[in-house]
Amino acid sequence: MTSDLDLDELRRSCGYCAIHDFRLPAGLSADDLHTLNATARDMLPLDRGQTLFPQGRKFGALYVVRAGALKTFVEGSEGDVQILGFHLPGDIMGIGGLINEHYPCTAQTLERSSVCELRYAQLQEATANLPALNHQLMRVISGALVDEQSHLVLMGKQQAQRRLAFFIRRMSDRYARLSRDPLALILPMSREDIANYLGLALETVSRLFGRMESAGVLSVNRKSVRILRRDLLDELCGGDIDMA
Amino acid sequence: MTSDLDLDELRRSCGYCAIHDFRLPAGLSADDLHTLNATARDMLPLDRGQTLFPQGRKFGALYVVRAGALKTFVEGSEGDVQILGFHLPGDIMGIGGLINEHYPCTAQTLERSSVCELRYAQLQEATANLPALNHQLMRVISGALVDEQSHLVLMGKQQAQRRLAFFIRRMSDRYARLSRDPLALILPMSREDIANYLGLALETVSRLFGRMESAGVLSVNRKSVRILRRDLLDELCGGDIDMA
DNA sequence: CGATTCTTTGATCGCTGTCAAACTCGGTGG
DNA sequence: CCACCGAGTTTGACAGCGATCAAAGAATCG
Repeated sequence: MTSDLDLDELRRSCGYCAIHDFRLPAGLSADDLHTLNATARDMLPLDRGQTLFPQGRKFGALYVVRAGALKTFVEGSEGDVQILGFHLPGDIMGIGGLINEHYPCTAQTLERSSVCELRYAQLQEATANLPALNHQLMRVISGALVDEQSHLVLMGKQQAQRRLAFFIRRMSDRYARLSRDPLALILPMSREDIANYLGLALETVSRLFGRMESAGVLSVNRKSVRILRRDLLDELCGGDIDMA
Repeated sequence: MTSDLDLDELRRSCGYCAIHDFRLPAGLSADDLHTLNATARDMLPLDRGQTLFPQGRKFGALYVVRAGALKTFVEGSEGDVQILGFHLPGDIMGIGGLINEHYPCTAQTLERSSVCELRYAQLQEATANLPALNHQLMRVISGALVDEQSHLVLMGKQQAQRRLAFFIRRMSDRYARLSRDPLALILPMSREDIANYLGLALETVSRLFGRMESAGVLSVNRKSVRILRRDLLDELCGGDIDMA
């Protein structure tokens, strides 16, 4: 990445980056963006199934998804896996590594993806001089925490259908923020991944997709999911815990 | 709290505070602690069942448990509840409020408790001058994130017994860090709270306690849980995802 | 001591996990 | 171009775990 990128280009390419966080009025100044940009480093695109960082590796950087999609998961000693999250463009990964110097989870691509690397040493240096950036970073981390809580709410619902409905709605909302069509989802993850994420069996997920299609809520074809009746979807979510 | 508290007293009373985080070599200097102390404000003890801050209230401060125990939970429009965490002395609460200016969850005491209030405005001021404190705060937040992930791993386990076993072991570990007896737990939360936290029915939790007692793993009497066979408990946890 | 809350225990049923097999799609090579 | 293959997905059958309903027992508090 050339260091003298003009600001408009920077805004475009990083428009919905978690750090920039365009949703908020308390954004960063032009100078701030330049400084931040200097710490960021683009990485070569990763093919599907490649590992960005493995659980246990020494912590060194945060990563922001630029394009594509990744999943993060923890792996137990007996090959037991729990998916923690799916990460779309603008999402930040690796925050858990701050606490104990090692990444507590693995990050792996679900499709060909490119990410932006924020070396922590440089980031720390930058934040020391930029209170606004520091505050922003804090908020981004807080946002990651709230996302996790939203995941917990999903898992807490005892009916499988509610979990899946809730999941789809959340994906729809995330798509909307990315200026994608919130009613025509292309899910980058497999049924098995969805099932694991929701704490269900993959057959159950497949069946539920079928059931929701029969009910006229969705139109499902492999990875393509079209929301036909948003109102019915909301209904399936039931007692709605409205997270941020 | 007098502002010229001597340092030893401060260390003692805040010995296992999340901010101080004595576990780490990269601690704060004496001056740093004094500055931090100036931002902290003790609050009157709260009785059992009282709300420290409700979901939706404007964000203003972080809170650290000094004594007692609290739970945090989100509440849906239909009274649907999901408990996010149980907070013991040294734990920090309210971080989720950073992202959107409002607390995303309610914090309520499980027993008579006292907390320490860290006004965010003052904290921000303090961090601007203290890079070490800033780093420390970042790590604390990261730690909260990892804790949430650990909760997710719990909920992902499909067998109820594993969830409860895992929960008990985690409580035991937390007790150990607080220099309490890790084999003689006094659980401050109700069966219903435990069940909700684990995504189970309260009757199931009660039955599982009974089953684990019959198996000779535990000795259970209401809120008092004694771990008789830690090895068997570990066995019940099964495919172990060892989080930090 | 009565009232309330929390916990335990029992009985039943349905959801969902598990095992199993068929099917679709994409890719590879003959 | 087609046959083959493997991964991923769908669908079916079945049983078991755990949710739900119900009621009794234990602890706390006024």
